[in-house]
Amino acid sequence: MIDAAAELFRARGYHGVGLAEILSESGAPKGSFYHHFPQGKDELALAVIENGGRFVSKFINEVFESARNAEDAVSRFTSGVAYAFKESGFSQGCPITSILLELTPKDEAVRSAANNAFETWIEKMVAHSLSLEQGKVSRQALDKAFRAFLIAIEGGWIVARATQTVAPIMMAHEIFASTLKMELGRR
Amino acid sequence: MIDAAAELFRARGYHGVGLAEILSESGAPKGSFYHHFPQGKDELALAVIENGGRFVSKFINEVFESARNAEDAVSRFTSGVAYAFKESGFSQGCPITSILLELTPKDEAVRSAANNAFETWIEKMVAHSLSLEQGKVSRQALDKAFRAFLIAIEGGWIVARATQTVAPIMMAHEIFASTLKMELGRR
DNA sequence: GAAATACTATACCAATCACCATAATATAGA
DNA sequence: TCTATATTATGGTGATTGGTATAGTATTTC
Repeated sequence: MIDAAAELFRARGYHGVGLAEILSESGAPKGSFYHHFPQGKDELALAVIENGGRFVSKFINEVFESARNAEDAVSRFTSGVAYAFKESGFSQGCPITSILLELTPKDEAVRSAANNAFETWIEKMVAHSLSLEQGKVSRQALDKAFRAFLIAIEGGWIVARATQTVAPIMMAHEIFASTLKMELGRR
Repeated sequence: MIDAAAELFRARGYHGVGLAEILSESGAPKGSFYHHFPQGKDELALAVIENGGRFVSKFINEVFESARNAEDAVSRFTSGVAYAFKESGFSQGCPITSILLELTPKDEAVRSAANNAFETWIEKMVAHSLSLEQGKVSRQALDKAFRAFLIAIEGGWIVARATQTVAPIMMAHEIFASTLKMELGRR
C-alpha cells in the first residue's frame, strides 16, 4: 500500500490521488487499509514520507560506500535521481515534496517527518564525505555544500517536470562542486 | 478569482483546494466563474500560472532596474522571495510549482505554460545582467548561473517549507554567486 | 428603444471523496 | 481444541467534489 501510494503521489500529488485508486493499485481491500492505518490517509502520507526517507538514506549509503571521493558520490547520486526520473517517463518527483507542499505547515507531523528526512540525508552525506576526504575538507564546508546540493536536487526535480528533461537535475552536481569550492576558498 | 485561487493553491496545492472555497474567498458566484472560465478549474490553473509568471517578471524588472550589478539584483530578488514567504507564515510556495507537481506531465498546457514562465524569467534576468555588466560576463556564463539560481530558488522554497525558515531560500544567492564564479573560471 | 451580449444567481447533477460498521475468515497462543 | 486476536471482505455513510442547466439582470450596441 505504501509503495503504491508513493508511486501515485509522486506523479499527481497527495490530494490528486484518491484512496480508491491506491487500494485498487495495491490490491488491498479497504478494510485492511483502515486496519493498518487507523488514522486514514494522513497516516499513510506519513508512512510514505518515512519510507521514502529511508529509501534515499539507503541509496546514499550505497553510493558513498563505493565512491573514491565526495564529488564522485555526488555525481552518481545525481545521475541516479535523473535516471529514475527519466525511467518514470519524466513523471515521478520526490516522494516527500509531493506531500509536503500540500500539507505544510498545517500538518506538523508531516512537516517534521519531512524535515527529519532532509536533515538525515545531509548528515549522512557529510559524515560519509568526511571519512572519504580524510580531513582535507572541513565539516562546515561540507555541510554548506550538501545543503546546497539538497536544494539543487529538489529544485532541479521541479524544473525538470516543466522541461521534461533531466538537465535541471544534472545541474545539482555542478552546484555542489561550485559551492564546495567557494566554501574552501574562504578561510 | 485568480488571486484568491493563487493564494490557496500556493499553500495547499491544486487538488487540495476546492472550487467552493476559491469562490467564497473571492466573493464571486459560481455562475460567474464558469462564465469567465468555461473550461473549469483547469483553465483557472492555467490563468494562475500565467498570472504568476507575469508577476515575477515584473518583480524581476523592478529589482534589476535599480541594481548596481547582477549579484546585487540576485541578492534583492532572493530577499524578496524570502520576505514574502516569511510574511505568509511560511506557508506560501511558488504558484507555478504548486500546480505543476500535480498536473504534469499529463496536462500539456500546464506544463508548457510553466516551462514558458521559467524560461522567460531566465531570459529576462540574463538580458538585464548583460546590460548591467557591460560585456564583462559572457551570455553563456550568465545563462548557466541563472539556471542554477532558478533551481536554487525553487528548491530552497521547498526545503523552507520543511524547516519553516527562510535560510534555504537565502542560499539561492550564494549558489548563484558560486556558479557564476566557476563558470567565469573556465575559459 | 430594441436587440444582443455580458454577467449573475440559484438549484441541481452524477461522481467521487475519505471514512466506517460489521461480518467472515485466518492465525496464533494456551 | 478452544479462545483471542489479526486481518480481510463487503457494502454502505454523509459530505463534498467539479460541473451544468436555466432563469434572471445589467450593460452595451446599433
